[in-house]
Amino acid sequence: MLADERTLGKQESMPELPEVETIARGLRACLPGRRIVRATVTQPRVLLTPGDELVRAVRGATVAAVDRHGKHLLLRMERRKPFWLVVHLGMTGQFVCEAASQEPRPHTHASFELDGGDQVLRYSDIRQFGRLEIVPVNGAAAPERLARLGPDPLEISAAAFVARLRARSARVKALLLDQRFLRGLGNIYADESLFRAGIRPSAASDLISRARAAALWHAMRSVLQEAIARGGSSVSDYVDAAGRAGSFQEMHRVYGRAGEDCLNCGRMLRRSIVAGRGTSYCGTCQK
DNA sequence: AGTTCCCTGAGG
DNA sequence: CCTCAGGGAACT
Repeated sequence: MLADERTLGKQESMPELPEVETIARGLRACLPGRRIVRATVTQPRVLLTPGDELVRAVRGATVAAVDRHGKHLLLRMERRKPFWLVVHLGMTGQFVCEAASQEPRPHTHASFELDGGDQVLRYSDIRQFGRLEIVPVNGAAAPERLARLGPDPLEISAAAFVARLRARSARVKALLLDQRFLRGLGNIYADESLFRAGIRPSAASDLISRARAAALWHAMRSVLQEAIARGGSSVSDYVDAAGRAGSFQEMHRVYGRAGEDCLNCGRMLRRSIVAGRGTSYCGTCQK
């Protein structure tokens, strides 16, 4: 082991777009049409809605649909007055649909018992950075609070992405992490996209050529699509709605690999801090 | 645009 | 024992 390696520090990840998309797909297999017969909250810290209000709202409601908005899960609930159960998984949040007989995992903060009595939806979160919230449906496609978020990275056109990127002067990674710029990217997929595009995380976004910005758009899409196909990245705590780990961490080329050799050129990958977040990149392959 | 804080487990 | 990581909100 190199002397440097010990001081490089560890990196931990949160559920980003591919992980939340995988969870949403899993929940679609078990939730729509099911009614919640009882809800329990044991850690109010993870709630943006008062606990008694949330418990009262979901009791008797039926899950009509499961959507993803950036890193948020939206459970559209049907009742006299329809509402969304909005979930952000923070760093270590897990939203798992499992047999009621299954022992709840440690740090389970909320449980939603489904009709039939055999299945339960459980929210667990070691670090308690995640949040659950009840929002009335108002006719819009998503809750108002989420309307300030930027476009979805898989929906924005190349031309719009290039224009948006070059209109700003921040370091490009800071922009990719800014949920008002794009919704859904986090540390893993920002670093992986920049490596694939050959762009340094600290590059000034307005100085990136149109061609290289378009390459970043392509890289970002392919990384996200491949990650979804592999069920997301399980670096520390992430599991899908059925409790299964993803496998895209095996395909990471820079994230969590600072101090190791670049898979492209063989030089040692560097670590820096951008936008307050640990950043891994290749000083040779990324300019 | 950078800093601080929330929280826990891992590692020194 | 102490320090640190991280997303996002709140602050400067």
